[in-house]
Amino acid sequence: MKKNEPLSESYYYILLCLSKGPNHGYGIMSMARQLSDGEVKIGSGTMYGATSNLIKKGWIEEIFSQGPGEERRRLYRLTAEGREALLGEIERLRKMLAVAGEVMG
Amino acid sequence: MKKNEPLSESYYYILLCLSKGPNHGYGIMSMARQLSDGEVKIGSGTMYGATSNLIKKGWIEEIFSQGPGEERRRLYRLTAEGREALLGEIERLRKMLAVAGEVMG
DNA sequence: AAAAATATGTTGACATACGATATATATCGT
DNA sequence: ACGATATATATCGTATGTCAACATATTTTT
Repeated sequence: MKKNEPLSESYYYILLCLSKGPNHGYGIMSMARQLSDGEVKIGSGTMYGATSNLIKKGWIEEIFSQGPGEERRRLYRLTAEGREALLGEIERLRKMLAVAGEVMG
Repeated sequence: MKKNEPLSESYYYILLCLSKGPNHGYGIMSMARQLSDGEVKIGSGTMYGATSNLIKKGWIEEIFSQGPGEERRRLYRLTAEGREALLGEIERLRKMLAVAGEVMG
């Protein structure tokens, strides 16, 4: 088991959105908002900082082969490591809730 | 419903520890470590920054009436607002897991 | 008597998450 | 044709959380 460094809410939703399939920055922002019923609004500053960060980590990667008319968009795909990290984070959240269950009623 | 600003892992565990009853800084550090099976280690720098921060927010408060021999320890208690914040955070975590359930299998 | 555990605190450095701001194109309704 | 809105990407500054390291003092254990 590796130590699961906590993910921020934004990062969590970004990875989660990409787990469905490749997507681009703006698409992820919209999807995260939709998935969370409008509660999670990822700003562009967060988004584009996060992508470069997640690429550095090897959790997502850019896809370059795109059809015509798609040049404006930069597509990202979740890597295997990224999926692992996401699963680890889900596990961490489960644990946090489990502990809350123990401590509180 | 208020907007639940995400809590950091450390803050979450601090509030959770205090939900059992008043405790002091060092006690919270030990308890968090124990509750998380040694995974969450809150350093003193984090701890004492967090307490002053949480007091400012009104989520915890210091208790001064202590028995003899307890002068060395500074006891903190969860306030009603703090409990609400903790419950809100738990709700937020639940939602994050629920969304993951929807999106992934 | 020495060592380890208990207990609180400060400081400095670092990473980074986020909001605000900027830019540019595309689409849609009127 | 025009304005508004949606699409899409990107930078910059700020605030903050966190850790490591240092500092101090008491209590308990060996």
